Amino acid sequence: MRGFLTRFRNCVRRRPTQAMSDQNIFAAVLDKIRAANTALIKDGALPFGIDQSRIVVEPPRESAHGDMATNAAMVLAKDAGAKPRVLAEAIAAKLRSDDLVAKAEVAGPGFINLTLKPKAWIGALRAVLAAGANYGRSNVGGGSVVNVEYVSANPTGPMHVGHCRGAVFGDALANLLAFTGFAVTREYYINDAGAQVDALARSAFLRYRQALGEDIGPIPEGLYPGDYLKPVGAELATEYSAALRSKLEAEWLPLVRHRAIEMMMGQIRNDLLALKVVHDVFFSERSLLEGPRDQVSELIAALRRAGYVYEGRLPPPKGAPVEDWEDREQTLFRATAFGDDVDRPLMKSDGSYTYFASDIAYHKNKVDRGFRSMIDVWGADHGGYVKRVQAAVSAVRAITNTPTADLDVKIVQLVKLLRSGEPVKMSKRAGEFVTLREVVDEVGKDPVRFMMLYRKNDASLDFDLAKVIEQSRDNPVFYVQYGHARGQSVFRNAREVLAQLPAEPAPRASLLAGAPLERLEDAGELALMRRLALYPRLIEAAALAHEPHRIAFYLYDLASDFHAQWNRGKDASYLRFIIQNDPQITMARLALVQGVVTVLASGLGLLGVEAPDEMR
RNA sequence: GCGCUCGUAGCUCAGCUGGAUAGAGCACCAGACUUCGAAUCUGGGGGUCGGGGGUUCGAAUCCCUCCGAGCGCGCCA
Repeated sequence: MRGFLTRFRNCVRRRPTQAMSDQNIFAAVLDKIRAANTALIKDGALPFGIDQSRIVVEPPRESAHGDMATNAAMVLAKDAGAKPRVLAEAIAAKLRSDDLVAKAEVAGPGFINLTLKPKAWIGALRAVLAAGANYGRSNVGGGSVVNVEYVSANPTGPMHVGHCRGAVFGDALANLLAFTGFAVTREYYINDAGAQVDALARSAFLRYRQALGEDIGPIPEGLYPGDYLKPVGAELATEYSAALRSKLEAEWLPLVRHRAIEMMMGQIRNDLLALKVVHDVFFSERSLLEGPRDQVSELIAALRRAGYVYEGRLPPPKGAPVEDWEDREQTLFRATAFGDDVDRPLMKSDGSYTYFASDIAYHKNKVDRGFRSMIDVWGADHGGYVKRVQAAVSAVRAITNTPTADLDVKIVQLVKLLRSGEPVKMSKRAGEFVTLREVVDEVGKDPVRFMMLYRKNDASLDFDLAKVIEQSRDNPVFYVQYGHARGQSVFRNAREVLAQLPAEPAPRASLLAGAPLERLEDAGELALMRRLALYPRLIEAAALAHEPHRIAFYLYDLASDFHAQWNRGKDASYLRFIIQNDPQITMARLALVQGVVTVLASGLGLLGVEAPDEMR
C-alpha cells in the first residue's frame, strides 16, 4: 500500500425498528405514545392508517424540559389536519393517565415534554441488574449478515501507527454490530498480488543471499530496505540453504514471495493481537486470480456482457502532470454510469489486471458469499477511491441481481503522533516509521484503543504519547477506567457494612436487585439512573450509524456523573454510598453502583478496553 | 483545475441522521478542600455554528454558492 494509512471498511443503513422495550425505556414510551394515538383514532381525533413512523422520543437538550420529548403532534398534524399544539394537548391528556408519567406538557411549536416518575428510572436500574452484561444488547440487526473489512494493510512490512486507527475502529464497530444482532464477519483483504509483493520477494531474496554470507551492498531503489526482512532471509537460508541461488528469478520468486508474505502476515497478526484486534477471515487477493476459477476474468466478462466494460481512451489527468502519460486505448469500466467522475482502467499496459479489477471481483465475491451489507474501513488517503468502489458495487448489484447489496465506506482520518505536544519525527523516505507495536508497547493497548475511538472517524486526531497515560481528569481513558475501578473499590469497602456482599458480579447484582431501590431519591442518584437508561438507545443508534465513538463519549459522561455523585459524599456525608448504620440505603446505593459498573464494563468491552478493578 | 472529508467557545472536540435558549473538557475568573471517600470539588464568564443564499412549522445538521484546511487525482496498492 502506498499511503501512510491503509484501507479499511464499513456499512448498512437500516431504519430503527420497534425495540426491546423491556430494556429501552425510550422505546417503551414510544409504544405508549402509539397506544395513545390508537385511542385517538378510535375517538375520531386522528384518521385511520395515519403514518406514525416519523415519531421519535428523545432526551431533550434542556433538562428543564423534562425527561423526554416527542415530536408526535408535529409530525402528525399535517395528515390529521389539526394544529400541532391542539393535537399535542390531546395526546398529552392520554399520556397523563399512564402509570409511569408524572407530567406531560405541551411546549414550543408542539412538543410534548414528559417527566417520568422516579419508579420509571428505578425500573431502568432493575433492568440493568437483571440483564447484567446483556444490558443494551439488542436485535435490531435481525441476524442479517454483515462483512466488516478493516486493516487490510499490505503484507510488505510491519504495521505502523497509521494503521492503528482503522484497526481499532473496525474492530469496535464489529463488536458493536455483533452486540446489536448482526451476524458479523471480520475480514482482512491481503494484497498479495501485484508488483509490490514481487518487490517484497526480491527484497527478501537479497536478504537471503546476505544470510548466506554474500555482501549485497545497499538495497536498490524500489525495493524494501527495512531490517525486518532479515529474519525472512535467514529463514529462507535455513529452509533452502543455497538451492535458490542458482535458480532463475521466475523460479524462485513465487517461492520466496509466498514465504515472505506468510511471515509478514504472521507478524501483522501478532501485532494486531497486541492491540486485541482480530479477524475471522484473511482473504487473499491472489486467490481471486489463481483459485479454481479466475474470478477476475469472469467478472470482467460478465461486466462486458452487461455493457459496463469497453475499449476506449481516457483524457489525461488534470492538475498534477503525469510524466509518462501515454494516450492509448485500454479496457475500461464504465464507472460514470454509476456516479463516478471518470471511467476506470481494468488492465495495465503489461496486460495484467489493475488493483481495481481485483477489487470489483473481491466485492462480488462478498456478495456471492451472501453478504448484503458490506463495510469497508479505509484510511483518509484512500478517500479518492470511494466513488469508484461504490460504482463497482452498483455494477455488481446489477449483474448479480442483488438490489439489496450495500456498501458503506468508513474513512478514518489521519492520526498525528505527538509526545508532550511535540510532533514525533519520522522519516518516510528512509522508511523510519513508528510501528504500531512500538506505540502499543509504550503506552498499552487501552489508551490506544480508547483515544482512537474518542473522536468521530472522519475527524483528524492528535495522539499524544505522554498525555494518554496521565492519571488525571484530563485523560478520558483514565477517567472512565477509574470510574469502574472506583465502583469496585466501593464494593470492597462495603463489606464492612455488608459482610455477605458477593465478589462476583452476577450474584452481587441479584442480591442487590432485592434492595429497596425506591430510597434512591437524591437528584444525583436519579440522574445516574437516567443516564443508565439511555444506554440501550445509544447502542442501537451507534450501531445503525456505524459510529462506535458515541459509546466512548457516553462512557465519559456516565463516569463523570458517577464521580460527581461520589464527590457529593465528601461534603454531604449522608449521600455516601456506604452508610454505616443503614444497611438498607447502602444496599440500594450499591445497586446503583452495580448498575454503573455494569454499563461501564459493557461499553468498555465493546471498545475493547479493559475495565480494571483497581488503578495501578 | 476536479473530487472526497472537514470548518462549532481562546484550544481540543461532542451535538443522538431536521427539533426548543448549541454542549463538555482544557485554559481563564471566583470560591471550597489541606486530603487515602486519594489520583480534586463547586460555580461563573465566554458563540454571526467559516461567509452568503435557499428548502420548512423548525437548520450546526439537507441543497446551492463562495472562503479556508487536509487527503486524493491513468497503467500503485
